[in-house]
Amino acid sequence: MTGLRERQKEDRQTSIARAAKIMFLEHGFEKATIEGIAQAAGVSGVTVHNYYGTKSGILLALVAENDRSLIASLNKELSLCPQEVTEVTVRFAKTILEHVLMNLQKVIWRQVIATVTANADNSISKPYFDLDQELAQVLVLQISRMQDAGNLPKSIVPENLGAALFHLQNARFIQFVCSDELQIEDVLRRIRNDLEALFSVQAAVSA
Amino acid sequence: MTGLRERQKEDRQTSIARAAKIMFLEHGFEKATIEGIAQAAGVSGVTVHNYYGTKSGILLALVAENDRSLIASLNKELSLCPQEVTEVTVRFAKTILEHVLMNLQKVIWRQVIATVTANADNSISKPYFDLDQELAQVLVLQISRMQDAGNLPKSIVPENLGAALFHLQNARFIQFVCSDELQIEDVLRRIRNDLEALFSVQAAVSA
DNA sequence: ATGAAATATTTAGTTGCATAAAATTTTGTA
DNA sequence: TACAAAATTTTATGCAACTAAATATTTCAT
Repeated sequence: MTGLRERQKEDRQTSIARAAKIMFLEHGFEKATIEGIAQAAGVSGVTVHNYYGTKSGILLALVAENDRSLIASLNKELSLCPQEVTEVTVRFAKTILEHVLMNLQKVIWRQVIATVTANADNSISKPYFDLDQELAQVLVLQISRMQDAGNLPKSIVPENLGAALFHLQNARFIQFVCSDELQIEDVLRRIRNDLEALFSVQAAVSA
Repeated sequence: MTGLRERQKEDRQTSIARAAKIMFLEHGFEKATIEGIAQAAGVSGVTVHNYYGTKSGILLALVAENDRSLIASLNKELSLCPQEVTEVTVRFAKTILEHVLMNLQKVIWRQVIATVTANADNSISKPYFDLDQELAQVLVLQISRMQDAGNLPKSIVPENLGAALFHLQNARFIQFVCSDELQIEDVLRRIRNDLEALFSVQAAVSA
């Protein structure tokens, strides 16, 4: 049953996605039209709707494709990472930020976040939230590793610290894509500052 | 020059805003139409456009109104707060979450965040980002106070810790409005967990 | 090759945001 | 009261997302 038809279906799907990406990058999400994408992909506008449902659907499909490679990059990058929380987190953030900019512009990512937020209760957003879960899990594993290596107290619940670090990173990520000026290094510096400040609070008890 | 006309202008403005709020709450942002809002407010659709520019513009105006009272609530709530970082942060988050739900539903807040994010480079979003700045500043002041009271090490830069705590809170806030199930208490518990985990990292160095 | 099933396109239409320009009403003043 | 200025409504229009139904095409199995 894996005949010619399915292959053509895939072909059409990818050519629509490719056309959409070009249109989004060239004209921005708002100004890009489904009809234009359809024309560039050599199909009709209705066909685009049949495949992706809505304009936002096309965008999220692009992101989903992008995501598959991210987890791999992350694990590779972190496998030979210094056993220190701040460095792990910064490396984690750096990988995500670079990966993100490699595929789409900030202004497009703003649309992604907007779409996912506005449709948080819709199944269209589920893959995005699932990815967040996976990303947090990457940090959790790193934390466990550091605990095993004796670089972090065993009293810490890895899930909790992983979630906290991920959310902090995510907040800085959103801030990054929302500002045209902010550079990756700026964000990393801020994350360092965040962590340094947070990790110093402990001393309060003994002061 | 503060004549009848200006008063009527204000009247119209508020009646549009009031009608919009009702429509948004009743039918949701997407399904509410400008024409419907206009009718409920007793003006024409074009007049609504004249006053607020876009549909999103109406929404953000509602939020801006809401914001004015938030800072006041916060300072009041925190003025007699225990001098402990976690409690201050939790109280901070609690005040914001309650204030937010008092005015609009989660599903509407999702639209707010989506609009602000999608239009981050547009001046329409500026008031929202300005508010974030102000909110972070509230935390910064609290931190300074705790430092002065000897409950936090002087080595901490208040701006850094304030920003970190605010971003963490903000990430949890977004998670809150994005999930219909999450309750305020759930969020506060998570924030506590976040902070407990983060504040325990310090011990790593001495381990 | 032919017919049945799946798929895509055409055609046509609805909706709603947004804008522009002309006509009308309202307001404040002389 | 009448006039001039300001604001609103009317009227008209464009645009693009989205949907529905009929038509045409492609594919696969017989």
